[in-house]
This record gives sequence, structure tokens and C-alpha cells, in this order.
Amino acid sequence: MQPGDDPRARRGPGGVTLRDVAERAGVSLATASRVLNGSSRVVGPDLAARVGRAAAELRYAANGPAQALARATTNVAGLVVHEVDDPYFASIAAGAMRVATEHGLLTMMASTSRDAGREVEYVHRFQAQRVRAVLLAGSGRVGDGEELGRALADFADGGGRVALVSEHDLPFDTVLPANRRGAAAVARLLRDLGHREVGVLAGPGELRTVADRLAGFLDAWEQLGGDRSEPVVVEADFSRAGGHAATLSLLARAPQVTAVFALNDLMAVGALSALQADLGRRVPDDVSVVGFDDLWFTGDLQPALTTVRLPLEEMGARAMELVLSPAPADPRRVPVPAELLVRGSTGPARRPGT
Amino acid sequence: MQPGDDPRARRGPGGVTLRDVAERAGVSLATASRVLNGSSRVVGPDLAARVGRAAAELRYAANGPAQALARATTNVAGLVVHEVDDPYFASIAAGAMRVATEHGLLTMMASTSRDAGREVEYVHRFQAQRVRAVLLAGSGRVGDGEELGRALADFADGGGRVALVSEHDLPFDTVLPANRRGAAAVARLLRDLGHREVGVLAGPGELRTVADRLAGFLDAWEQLGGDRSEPVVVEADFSRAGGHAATLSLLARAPQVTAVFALNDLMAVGALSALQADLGRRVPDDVSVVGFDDLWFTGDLQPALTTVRLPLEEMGARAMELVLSPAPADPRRVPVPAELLVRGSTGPARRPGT
DNA sequence: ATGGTGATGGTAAGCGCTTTCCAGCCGCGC
DNA sequence: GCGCGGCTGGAAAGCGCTTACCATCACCAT
Repeated sequence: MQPGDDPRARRGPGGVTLRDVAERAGVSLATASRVLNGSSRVVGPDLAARVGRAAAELRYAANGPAQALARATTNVAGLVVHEVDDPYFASIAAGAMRVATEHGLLTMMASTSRDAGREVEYVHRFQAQRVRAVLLAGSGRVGDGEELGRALADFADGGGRVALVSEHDLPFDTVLPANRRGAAAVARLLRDLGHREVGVLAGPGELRTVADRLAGFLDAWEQLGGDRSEPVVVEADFSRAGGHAATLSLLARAPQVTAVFALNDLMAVGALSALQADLGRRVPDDVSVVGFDDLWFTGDLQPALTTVRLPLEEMGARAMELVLSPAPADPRRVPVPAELLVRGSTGPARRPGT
Repeated sequence: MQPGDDPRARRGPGGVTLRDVAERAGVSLATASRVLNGSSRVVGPDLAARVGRAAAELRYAANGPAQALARATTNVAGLVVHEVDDPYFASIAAGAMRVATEHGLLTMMASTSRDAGREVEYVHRFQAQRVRAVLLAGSGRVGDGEELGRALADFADGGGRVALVSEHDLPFDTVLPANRRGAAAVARLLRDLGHREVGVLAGPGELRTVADRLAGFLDAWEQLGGDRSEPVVVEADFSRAGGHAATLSLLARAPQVTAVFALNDLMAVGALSALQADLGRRVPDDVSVVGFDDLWFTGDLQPALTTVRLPLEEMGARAMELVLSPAPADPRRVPVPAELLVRGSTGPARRPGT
């Protein structure tokens, strides 16, 4: 190949185009397109070979946006999470991306920093990018924003597919973890261990996940009867730092609690730290601690954290599968079970007066 | 607005187009384009208002691929990591995405499952998508693949920007953590604590990160002189499971070691677990453990992990900044310091015979 | 022989947007 | 009073690709 006849030499904007390949192979654009990018039409083996060779020689790389424009669809899925570096979302994202990849899709990811407004904004941007599907992995908000609903409906109207992870009050396919039942199981565990005075570390009340877990726990606690007192609920950030702070204020307000239920594992880690390092309490001898989610490292904490396991990776995968399957007439809801994992951070209630 | 004159009614392929907006506003396509999507050209205030109103009424959403085609560039950056749910990469990704967002870019993310071949594949796919920039966050491999180099060079030739995180043997802007110096600091610490027999838990030797940290440690250990014996190096997966397994085999092979240096925190977590839970050793009384990276939860382990801190979020951010700044004549290398964090998992060497 | 039937290749009309020209118009200075 | 430069708006030529639709041609049945 002479330097002169390399179309890449005149690399103006983009590089080698399909036309260059077609010319070099001595075929029409249509033929080149048919062989290089899957088509239902068959091309004769000799021409096909010529085109293939030409493409390789020129190092042709198809222009995605151009294909997207012509085909009116792309091969990318959009994923919206709260924070990429929150292990909860990281696991969900891993599952979702795995499935996307299996289907030949690329994944566009956006993190909202837990800001509802940016959720809407990203849905719009993804729509503009003409992604095939959008996955909202964050928890919904109580009475989810009009705006989010409109944005998603718009996107769906245009043929886009939508799926949600966690309850959202929105009419789209949803992967639904058993937040209430999981929390209820925690209530039963603590009751069985003889705890009477317990505290709950809650995230922002507007999050559906928080509301559901809290309600599940409180309802069960009440229905279990007996002479237990009402749980003290402290609200803070749904993070390690939030859990740390909330634990300090909980123990100040209600020093008599013998068990702390953190509504997610991140808060539980903060609680463990506050209890053991700051407050000098032994876990579980003085205070039991329970988390929720079963992030991957919870078994490595000391003591190992009793928590409610959610199959996060699988949840992400299921959601992506939903979104890649044909649109159903009515929104589907895929329940995901939660499993109580009893480990070292819980024990019998400290006997009063000891 | 009558139902009949809503162009969305004839929603064939895509929805509302710029032409619909232009018609409704009674202006030309050019004008509509100028007001809706930033242009250097000024449009009269009245027309601009008309267009804006029309766009809002029709809920116009620009077609990204079409814009990309016409402009010959996109607003997306590509990010390749080994695993999204590995906290090391999650933190880097968070930093990178933050900066991308600040610059109005969307992020496309791909995870290779530590498979070098898929790294190349993703670079190609990103190139096809005409992303503005590609960030490779995984560690390089010793004598990095020809193929990767070609793919990246191709992309860069076409005007794309490339940046790497960690050493890669490739001529592109790189954010360079002080792996060798950090590891050397660990050697000094262990020497100072009186350790003579130490083990190293290494990841796959072909990873540059592993090679650098290992060399840094070994060189320093040797140069420190004295009567210390040569470290026993065990290679395994660069993960928690790998660390666990490697620790078991290390202690079987060299029961006399009084300190274990894991080349990353994930392996250190596995080591802690193997040592304490499986082998019944006390840390740091029987064996000291050191990690590398300072993942966010290492302070919450029991004992808190002594490790080398790397500012992961910032590294991701820096890399994205590099890639969004104009291409330099020669590849830049941005050094990032590593800081030894001495915490509870290290202590004086057990006295021989006690 | 001859019209019919598939296969295969080519032609050309877009996909929705940006951007270069070009035309019209204003106000200005000489 | 008239030509000229500065502005604003529109027409139209693409950006690189897909995909009807059409033209051939070989081959078969009649």
C-alpha cells in the first residue's frame, strides 16, 4: 500500500469511512455496508472477502453515531445510580453491566450524588443519546417526582425501555427487594434475643427504601407484642458517616438501648465504629448491631455483621434483563427475597442491671 | 395546541425533530439550531423566544447521534476498568465521572473482568462511538500488548484523547501512583518493628502495579541491610479470595513469618480473615499485616489496617482532567504520592521463642 | 425458446443536525 | 444620496451510514 493511496492520509474530521473501504474493494457502499455490519442480505463470498480485506487494511472503524442515526437506535444502555463508589450501587451496576455486555450493549453510567434533580436531568440526557434502555438503580422517593415520571414516560413513549431497582411509585418494570419482610425478620430476631429497648438508624425518610425497611421493622416490632418499648429512630445520611453520627446521638438520647438496627450496612459500619471505638461498648455483649444489604465485606468486620442479604449483583442483572426484553403490556414487578444472616454482631440482650 | 398539530402524533421513528420545532416557530432550521444548541451566531431575541417556546411545547429533545454526526464529535468519555465493583476502581471511577460531569460529559463505562483482550475490544468500541476521550484505569501489563498500543494509537490519531491510571509502558498521559516508594516505606516500617521473616501476598505478576510494588518492597528490604531473611512471595488473585488463599499457603510454607505485606487491601482483608478466623493467629501480636491502597473501609477493620494510602478518587479526577485538556506534545506523567498509614494491624515482631 | 423466480449488486433517498455561504437590511461616512 | 460594512436569517450541502427499490443475471419450468 503506497502512502498516497491511504485514505487516512486525508484524515480530515473522522478517519476512514465506509466509502473508502468500498472504493478500495471496488464495490458499492451498499455492499460494503452489508458485509461489514450485519444485514439480512447475503453478499457473494468473493466480494465479501474483498471488502473484509479492504476494511482490515484500512483499519476501518464504523462510525457509531452515523449508524445510530441511520438505524434510529443505538447499542447503549443507560444506568443511573446514586454513587458509583457506594458498594451497594457498585454491585448492582456490576450485574447490570454484565448482562448488558452479554447482549452486546455498551453502558453509559451516571451518578446523581443523591440529588433528585439530576436524576431527571440524566434521563433527559440519556434520551437525547437515544439509548435503548434506562435503568434507575437508586431508591425511589416517596411520592416520586412528577418530573421524573414525565421524563421516563416521554422516553418510553419514544420506544425506550425503562426498569427500576427498588420501589418507585412509577409504572415501569421493577425489581423489588423484600425490604419490609427483611426488616420484619430483624425485628423477630431481636425479639427472640430478648431485646426490649432498641434503636433504629434510618436514612433520609423520603427514600422509599428507608421508608419500607423502617415500616417493616416497626410494624413487626409492634405486632410481636410483649412489653418491649417503642424503638428510638434516628435519621441521618444513608452512609457510614451518617451511621456514625446517628449512633452517637442515639446513644446519648437513649443510653439504655441494647440493640441497634441500621437500615443499611454502610450505616451499620459507622455504628460499629462509634460503638466500639468512640463509646467503648462491646458488640454484641453490650449492644447488638444489625445491618441490611450484606455488602461483600460485612463478614470481615469484627464482629461479623448480622445483616439482611440482598442479591445485589443479581438484582442489577435482572433489571437489565427486564429492560432488554420486549415491553410488556403492564409493568412487571420482580420480587427478590431478602435473607437474614445471623452472625457475630448480635447476641442476647444484656440483662438489666448487669 | 390542537391534538392534530402535534408532530408527536406522527411519531414514526424518533419523535419531535428540530424541523418540527422550526416549523412551529415559523423559522428556518438553521435558526432553530442556533438558538437551541449553542452557536457562535446570535439570533434576534424575538425569534429566539419563539423557538424556545416551540421547543418547550413540543418537548423537543435533540438527537445526540445526529449532532455527533454533524459535529464530528460527541460529549462522552469512555472509562475502562477491571471491575466496577472493586472498590479500588469504583473510587477511581467516581473521581473520573465527577470531573467528566463538571465538563458536561457523559461517561461510558466498561469492565474487562481483568481480561486484556476485552480491554482492546472496548477501546475499539469506544472509538467506534467516537467518544472524546478514553481512560484506562486498570493496571498495565508488563510489556503491554502490542494490540492495546495499536488500538490506542489509532484512537489518538483520529483526534481522541487518552489517559492512563498506573504505569502502562504506553506513550500517553499517565497518572502515576508512587507504588515503589509506598512499598519501600512498608519495608522500612517492618524493619523498624524488628521483623525478620516476612511474607508478601502478590497479585498476578504480569500486572505492572504488582511488579512495581513488589520490586519497591524487595529492593528496599534488601538495601536496608541487616540479618533479615529474604521475603517469601506468594502469588494469587488480586482479590480478597486470592489474599485468603495466599495467606493459607504462605503460612503453611513459612510458618515463621511475623509479618505479611499484601500488595493491595483486598488481599489484606483476605489475609486478616485467614489469619484470625482460619489460623487463629492474633494480629498484630502474632503476625502483622499491611495492605496497600487504603480503601475506604480499612479503618473499620479489626484491627484497623496499616496500609499505604493512595488518593484514588483524586487519581481518577486527575486522569480525566488530563484527558480533557489539550493534547500535549509529549505524554505527561503526573506523579501521585503514596502515604504510609500506620494503624493497628502492625506491631513489633514477636520475639523469637515466645 | 421464453417468461418467471430468486439471488446478488448498485442507486439513491433519507436519518436529524450543523454550518457555510449568500441575501437582505440597517446605519454610517463622504 | 449612495456605496459599504456589520448583522441577522435562510437555503442547502453535507456528516457516514442503512435500506428500500431497481436492474441484472443465471437458471428453471413450461
